[in-house]
Amino acid sequence: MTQDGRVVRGDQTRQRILDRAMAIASQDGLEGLSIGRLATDLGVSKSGLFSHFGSKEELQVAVVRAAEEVFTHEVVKPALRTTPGLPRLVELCRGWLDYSERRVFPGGCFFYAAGAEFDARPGRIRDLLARARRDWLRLYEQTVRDAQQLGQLDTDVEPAQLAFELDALATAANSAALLLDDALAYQRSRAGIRTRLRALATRPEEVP
Amino acid sequence: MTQDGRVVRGDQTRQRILDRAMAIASQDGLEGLSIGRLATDLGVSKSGLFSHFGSKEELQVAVVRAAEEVFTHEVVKPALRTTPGLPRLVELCRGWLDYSERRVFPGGCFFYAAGAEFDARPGRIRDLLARARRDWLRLYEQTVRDAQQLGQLDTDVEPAQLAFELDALATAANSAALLLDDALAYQRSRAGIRTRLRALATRPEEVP
DNA sequence: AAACTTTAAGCACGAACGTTCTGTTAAATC
DNA sequence: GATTTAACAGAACGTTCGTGCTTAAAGTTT
Repeated sequence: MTQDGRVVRGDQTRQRILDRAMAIASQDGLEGLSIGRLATDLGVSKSGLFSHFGSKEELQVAVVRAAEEVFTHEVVKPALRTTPGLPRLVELCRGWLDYSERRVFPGGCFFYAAGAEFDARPGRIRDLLARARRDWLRLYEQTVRDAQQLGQLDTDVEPAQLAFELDALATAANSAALLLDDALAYQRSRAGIRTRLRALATRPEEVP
Repeated sequence: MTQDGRVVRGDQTRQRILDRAMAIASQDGLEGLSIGRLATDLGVSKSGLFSHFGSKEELQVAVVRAAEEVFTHEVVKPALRTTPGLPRLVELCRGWLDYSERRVFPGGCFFYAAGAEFDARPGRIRDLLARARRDWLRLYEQTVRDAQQLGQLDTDVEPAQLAFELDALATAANSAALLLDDALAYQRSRAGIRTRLRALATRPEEVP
């Protein structure tokens, strides 16, 4: 869009580029994403595509931002529409696993792939991905805190600790499903999460 | 080594190449590992280096195999020297976290990085990495089974399920430490593992 | 010391990379 | 309807990629 909010032709092309770029990057990485290959895939010229972003790094930044929007739309927003506290915590886990299993991105969770790729490469991309992950963990954390204040969860456990554990179990499913073709991975993850939450819930029978 | 077991000059060069290649690959990925860059780093010619492996994929295969040897030496063997059952299970977790935290590879766990890179790219490398991960999970699994047969762990939990959970908690520490510079990540992981094992141990006070 | 094998360098290749510059076409504005 | 502007295409740049082919040096064996 332009500054005054108009939608122009270039925006559609740009979104088409980013959609394809996210798919490629989730499979082959943000570095493996090459401008020439992307242009060929979309049937446009390399220079025309390039001029939308100005540099490869700007393209990568745009792809990460676009992936954040997808993730927010697919996981965060649905969870925020549910009841705060324990139900929302359950929905965060469920929604994330579902997002990974449904292959919203063909290479599994975009941020798992990109995070592992850039976790040892200082720069803008790493900073962006780190911020995104921190935001996600903070959302877990705040939801745990809410559940504790509502008397639904044991207050002995640190919110950040439980956030870490839930994210760990979910992420591992993504990894095992992709690398090992392990069909049971998501079930294992759900089982692990259920066990942990029931151990901490004041009314365990209400954890689905 | 040659077929008859002699150690020749080329082997030292080859090992020097692989050592540097593992370090690079753990940070920049097996694809980001380029022959030209590797040769420049080591002060040798590109063609000389290349002739040791014959192709890039063969180099990548050799790097993965070399990393397996390092991992076996650093984590698996020490654990196999401890008492079978629960003590060994604890040592597998401790040893892995220590291996990640000590930065045996500068980019953290080699197999975490490479696994995430190739989990959506069919081919030899993916197959190799998948086999390595399966072996690792099976070692966890067998150790859990031993502990159960020795009456140290609750027999209600499936060995593969617990293996999945322990690996998940450990891997998440590697990820958080690298991407988020989270100094607490390893402690969180250890705490999570301890909690889970104590919940399943017949004598919880013996879980360190 | 000579013959032979192993090891590595030198050089060049075609392809793909990110990037820049110059046109051309289509839309928006006047 | 003329003019300006945004959206692309085409061709080429220099660089780096993986990969061969040829040749020199080093080590081993006779």
